[in-house]
Amino acid sequence: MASPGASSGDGTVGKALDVLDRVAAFGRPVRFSELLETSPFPKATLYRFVQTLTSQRMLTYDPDRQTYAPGVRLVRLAHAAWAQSSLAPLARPHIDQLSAETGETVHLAQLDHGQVLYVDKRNAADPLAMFSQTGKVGPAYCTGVGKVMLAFLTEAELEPILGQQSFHAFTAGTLTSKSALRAELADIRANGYGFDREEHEPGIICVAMPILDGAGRVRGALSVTSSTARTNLAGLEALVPRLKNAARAIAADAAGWHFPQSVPVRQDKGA
Amino acid sequence: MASPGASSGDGTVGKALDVLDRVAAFGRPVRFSELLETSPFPKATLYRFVQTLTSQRMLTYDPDRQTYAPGVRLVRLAHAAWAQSSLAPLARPHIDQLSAETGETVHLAQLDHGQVLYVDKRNAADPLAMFSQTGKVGPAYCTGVGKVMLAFLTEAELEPILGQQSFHAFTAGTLTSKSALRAELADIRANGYGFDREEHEPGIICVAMPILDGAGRVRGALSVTSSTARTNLAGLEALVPRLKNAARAIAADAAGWHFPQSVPVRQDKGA
DNA sequence: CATCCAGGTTCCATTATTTGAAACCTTGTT
DNA sequence: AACAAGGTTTCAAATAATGGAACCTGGATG
Repeated sequence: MASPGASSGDGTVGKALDVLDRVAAFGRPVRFSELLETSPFPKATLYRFVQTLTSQRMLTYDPDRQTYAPGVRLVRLAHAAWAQSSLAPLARPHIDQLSAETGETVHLAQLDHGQVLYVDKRNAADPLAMFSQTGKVGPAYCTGVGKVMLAFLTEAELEPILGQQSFHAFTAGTLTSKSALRAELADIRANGYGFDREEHEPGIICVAMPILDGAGRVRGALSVTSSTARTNLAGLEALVPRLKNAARAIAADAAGWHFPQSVPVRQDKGA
Repeated sequence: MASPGASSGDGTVGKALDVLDRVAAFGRPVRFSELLETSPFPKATLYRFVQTLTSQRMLTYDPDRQTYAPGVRLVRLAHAAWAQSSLAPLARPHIDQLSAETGETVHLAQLDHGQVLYVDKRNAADPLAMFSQTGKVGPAYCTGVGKVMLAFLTEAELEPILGQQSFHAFTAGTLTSKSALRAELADIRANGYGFDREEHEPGIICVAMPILDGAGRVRGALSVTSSTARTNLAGLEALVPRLKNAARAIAADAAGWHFPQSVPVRQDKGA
């Protein structure tokens, strides 16, 4: 149930960003009235937020249809976020290699707000498709990357996140309770890696490996995805050594390269 | 001179977003004190903004280095923005085709805050490379896509944007004054398309075509980029018919497809 | 070892902004 | 012509933002 009302918090800014999230969650341009129905804010208040966000280009307004949608300013900011605080730029060569070696789809994910956020993807077959995937979110409790990241959190980090999971049964194999998930997480912790056994989508399986920093903290996760038509869990398990290498290499790169000095922010390559 | 101090405006939310922009503009993790130096806000105020933004995951804080960077929540929001309010998803097939036909790099750009924002890119040679490019911004006055978009703005829209241009001379060919640019824009308006004659980078040339909606309003621009080593302006001009077709097709698709009804926002494909 | 210092964090009375119920437009409908 | 629905504006009360100054804290300095 794509949780609509969630947190707010931090004063005016928090509320405004909450509105932004709500608009984004619609997945399509929204009318003011639709937003009003699903928001906890009174008409006038919501109206002002939407005005402010639009004037800030965080939302765009289509005067014809009278609808709001997330604005392109976000794309610009996201580029900076992706380049600076995601593992994607650093991980890129390793992911390329992994994808080439395995001939399968490789995902790089991070945890955001208790959900899986895909920050990069390499598809051996169809090398295009990108932003279209990057930025997507998915459930943590029933994906390979999600589970391995949860498995290596501290109890203090884990508990609130478990509370947020919907435990919707996407397939027959989906783990649908906190306790079942906890047991699975213990297994993963013991092995060092985990699987998705058609828990999110029938026929889709994967092996996933956490990316841990020197202190053992979760930075992200890597997975190789395939289908039951092409292979099985044992086949995927054979890829574990390669995955482990890649994860370690990414972690090492991330630890070492703590940004050079101040590169003068020059825009490049025009057209 | 990557203009640091720009607009603010709209109350608290505007100021907070201004801070966000400043962090993003650094292009690397920033210390609080660095931010303080370049911000118009007093210490305590800036401090609270940064706290709020961090708690909202619009910024991430690295406790080791004591630095802030744009947060991954932006990546998530940007996905929605890109999918909904950019031309990219619709334009994708046309861009693919154009790239395949010409064997050259194709850019899709939109205007954001007086700058060129690249929302998609197709590189015939190196089919990867994506988010790494998508979201990048560039100057409007010395790029093909920038100039064709400016050319079809109304005077009321154009004037303030011209005021924002830095007119930095990237190359010998760069137009470095408002009047020179205005003359060029008139030419472009007359032809219906424009060139980048090594104005931004030596050896790099392109043809660009605006994407105009039914009312003649600028929605974005398309360009085919090459190098003087491979071709010349005449060679690029030969591609104009194809470009025009693509631009028209994109505009038509954009006009027609005004989003279906409410698609239930289900997350997909796990891993 | 005491001192200083820069960078970071917290306080709190003052001030400005946000709030939201209600009134009011405006456009399309019966 | 009267009515509605959706959108916009008003304004006094309530709330949150402001920022100068005091205060930590860990690392350099004499």
